Amino acid sequence: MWKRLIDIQKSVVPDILSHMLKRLDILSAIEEEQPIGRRTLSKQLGMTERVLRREVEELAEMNLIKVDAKGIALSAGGREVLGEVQPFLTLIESRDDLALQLKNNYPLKDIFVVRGDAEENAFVKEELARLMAEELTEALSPGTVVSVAGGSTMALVSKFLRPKHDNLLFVPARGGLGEEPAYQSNDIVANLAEAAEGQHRILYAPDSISEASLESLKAEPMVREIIDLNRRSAFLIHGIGDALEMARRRKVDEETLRILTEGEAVGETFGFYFNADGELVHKVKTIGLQLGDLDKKESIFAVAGGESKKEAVKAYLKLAPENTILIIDEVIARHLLA
Amino acid sequence: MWKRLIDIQKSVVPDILSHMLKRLDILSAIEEEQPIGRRTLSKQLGMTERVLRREVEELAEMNLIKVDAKGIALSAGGREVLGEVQPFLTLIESRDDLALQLKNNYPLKDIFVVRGDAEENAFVKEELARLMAEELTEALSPGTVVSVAGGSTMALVSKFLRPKHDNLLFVPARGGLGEEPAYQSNDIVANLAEAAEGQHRILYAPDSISEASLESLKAEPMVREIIDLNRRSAFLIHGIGDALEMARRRKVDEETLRILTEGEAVGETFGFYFNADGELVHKVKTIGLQLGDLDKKESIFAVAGGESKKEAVKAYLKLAPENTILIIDEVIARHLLA
DNA sequence: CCCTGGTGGGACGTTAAATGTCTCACCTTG
DNA sequence: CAAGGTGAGACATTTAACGTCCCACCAGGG
Repeated sequence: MWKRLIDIQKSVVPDILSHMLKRLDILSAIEEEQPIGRRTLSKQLGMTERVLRREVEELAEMNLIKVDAKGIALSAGGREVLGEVQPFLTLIESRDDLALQLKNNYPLKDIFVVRGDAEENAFVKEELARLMAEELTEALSPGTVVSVAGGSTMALVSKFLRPKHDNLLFVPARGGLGEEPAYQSNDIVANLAEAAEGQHRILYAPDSISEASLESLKAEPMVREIIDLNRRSAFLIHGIGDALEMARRRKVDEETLRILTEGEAVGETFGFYFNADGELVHKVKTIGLQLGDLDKKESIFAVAGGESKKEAVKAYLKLAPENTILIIDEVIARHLLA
Repeated sequence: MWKRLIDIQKSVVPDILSHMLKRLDILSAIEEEQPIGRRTLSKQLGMTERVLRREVEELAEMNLIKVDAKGIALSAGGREVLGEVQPFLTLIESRDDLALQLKNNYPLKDIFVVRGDAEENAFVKEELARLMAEELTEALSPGTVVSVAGGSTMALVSKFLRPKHDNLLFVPARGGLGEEPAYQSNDIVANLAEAAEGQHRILYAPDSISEASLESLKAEPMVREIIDLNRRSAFLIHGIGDALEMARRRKVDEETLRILTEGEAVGETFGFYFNADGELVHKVKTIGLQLGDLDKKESIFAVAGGESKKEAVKAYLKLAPENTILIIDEVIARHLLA
């Protein structure tokens, strides 16, 4: 809903939003080294003195800055605005420039970069989920099967999904991974299906079972169906997590933890742990989608945001197939470009 | 929260809103009699042809309108924008012009007019509640006692109230009026107190009891306290309702209904039913604030919105004391000026 | 104590944009 | 087919924006 107002403004008065961003840039430049002079500031921002001067005059008139012999400084109002506007910036402007740079370095199907830090600002995380919902809807057609992995960001996607196609089917990509219920793919597919007015399947597979009973489970018709659906599905949507963080959340046993540590695992996605070179370090013993199935998908939507996941995403890109559509926040994008 | 983005925009790029509203005006003018020519339209909107022409050219460039030999017409995108923007208009622009006109006709302390129709658009009702919360906060000081009446709009006020003063005390203006629980003042004072991090009192008085037990109830210390508090309180906040609608919601008995109908009651506020001349037709037998106490208050915040309440508000203004602060929507404002 | 490098504000000619006004060819509708 | 309304073009004029100076001022350091 928030996004809607901004979209309307974008379509009715597009230039003014950019004007707003320009002024906010000026304000934050002032904030950094106040008091600062007009000329020094203009050079720093790459605009001519006269043009900046006009902006400064107007900003002063609205009491966002105060300008005296010492130079230009933020007023109380200016500080307040600058502090409060941050969450909204995410919604107003995505970092398409960063996305473009990334596309030159990584041969992926598409890349989206959301402004901000998903761990600092809840809006950013929601925007990541919103974008995934939007792009997924774009790609879907009636009757499509979508494999769905778990995770905290994935759990938000259903909030932004709308029914636009008939007979969609959401299936959990893999069995239980020890995650807490709300972030389990079983829960998430149910919510997605409700939001999209589609169908879903549940995969009843306990967290950790013996090799033997795993095999017998695979023979069950209901389980078979899900394995088949995952093999056939046109899309996969999933998040990317930090390896040790995920291991902690899933309360893995000592032995596994040792494997992860010794294997220098940095990232995890739907049960697969990998190191900085994108090599598999460990996989959770459960049923469902395998890494080898990824190439056959039409698109794979991968989402991640926040400082703590930057190494994970960098490593993930070493194993990501070319049909991947990557949705990340600014923090991660910068790290990938560094 | 919605309001916050708009407030920021107002302070950073004040023109954005006026320009946006101007273009929306143009769009809705087009919608009314499309296809329409530039010159005809310019006369209708009171702007010169050239100025309108510029706007039209830009609107066409963004595909909000399509312009051909037949004239100017809305495009699909234009219709969509116009349909979706309506809820936001309420937040962007209050009808201060109408408020000003009203102030000339009614000798009240202050009047606020929110754009739109509270019965058509939920945002309008929320904005009414938000305004009341804002204006009340403005007026409060530490330790203030506030009398609170019930109602559906009043129930929303707590959503927008923030703790800004210490030791506030919210008391129910009158006893139970037969309203459903969520709209009872007992419930509302509790929510308000929680939102403002203040105290509240509950008034345990059954809906309809005999005259005798009412008298004995008044002697109870806890009840006494509330009667005293209501007499002493600096502020009263309440809604205004349509008489028969309120009677229906409260499931009053046949006898009362007869009194209301024969007395031609049109409005109701905290248990008092009045006719079009502002004369008392009936009052609910319960404990608490009396009409005579109103003059002593510092301010009385009265809120109402929606077509069905317009007669009630008009009548209410005949009995409203001069320390009333009226918060209404556009529909009611227009009716008061008609 | 004065000099230097920064500050804001004033000024002004130049350039670009916005505006008011009129004309023309065209289409539609009665 | 004629009349009235349509968009588009044109152009002189006004208005705003701009680039580029200069000036008085002030603070800090030699």
